[in-house]
Amino acid sequence: VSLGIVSESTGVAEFQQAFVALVRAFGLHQPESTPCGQPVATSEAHALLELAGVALTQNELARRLRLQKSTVSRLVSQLEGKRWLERERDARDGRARRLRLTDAGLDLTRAIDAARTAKFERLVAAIPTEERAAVVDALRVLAHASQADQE
Amino acid sequence: VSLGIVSESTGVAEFQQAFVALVRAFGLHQPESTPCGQPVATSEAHALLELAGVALTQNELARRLRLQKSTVSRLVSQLEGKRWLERERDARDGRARRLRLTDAGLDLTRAIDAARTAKFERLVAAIPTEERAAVVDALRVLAHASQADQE
DNA sequence: GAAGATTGAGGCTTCAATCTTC
DNA sequence: GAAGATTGAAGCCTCAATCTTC
Repeated sequence: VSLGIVSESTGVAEFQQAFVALVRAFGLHQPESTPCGQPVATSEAHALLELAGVALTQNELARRLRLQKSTVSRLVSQLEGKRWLERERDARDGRARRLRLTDAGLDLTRAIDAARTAKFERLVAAIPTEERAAVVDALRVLAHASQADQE
Repeated sequence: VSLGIVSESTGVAEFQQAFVALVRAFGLHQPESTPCGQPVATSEAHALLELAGVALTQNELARRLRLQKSTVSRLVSQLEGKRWLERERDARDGRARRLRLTDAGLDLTRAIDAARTAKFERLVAAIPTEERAAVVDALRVLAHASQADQE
């Protein structure tokens, strides 16, 4: 699908194609699809997973999820409405709200985690054994490179 | 960030972490951000790039972009409104609309392509030389595996 | 009836402005 | 004033229903 415009010097074109294909193959434009057959939106699932161990503040959650404060605010309101977490005022800093999963929330999180793991297991199974380590390494390298480019 | 819930048998956990980190690092939740400093939304850019060589139908464009027909319909309306493409009735099949870039659309597409290439060049530059081939391979393997899993 | 395309309703996210608390 | 959080406006996407053309 080359335009004949790109300078093909460094193999960048191949990289682009591979990356775009990946994004589309994973359907990374459709954030609403439930990630693994569970009754939650993708961002809800990520939030729950992130809150499983620790009672983060909204700000901290936003940073980890790389979402806007406003998005997280609404997201958390939903989760609270479903009784999956509780919002507590931080004792030391009245501005912050600390997020703590309820028992129901933790149960759901475990189910999501299991489903996600199952999905990734299928995915891993579809990758030739000898290439798996290389793929994981590549993902890490890429994530790091992207991070570096944004600063 | 392990929950202590996951069975760590096959290295799936590492894979999950690496993948999630990648998605977040690239900000793949925010489809509206202009991809490379150009005045177009991400999906608009992808559509233009896809239409650079061929006059696809909307259905075919939707398939390539892995978007819904309805999304593409609205997307194309916008691009038409900006005079970047024209919608023509297909001569052989009156149901289909064939999409053809205007001169302005092609100019813009070239600019987007250049900007995107520049961005990927920076990204590639941030990857150690000896790992680049492995990374591209890994992306391809992953995309293929994801594709296979959805069927 | 089948297939291409369009329209209406609803969800998720961003940006900007605002409120609260330090 | 700075930082955590919230609210309002707008954009992109999906799903479902509908219109048009084969």
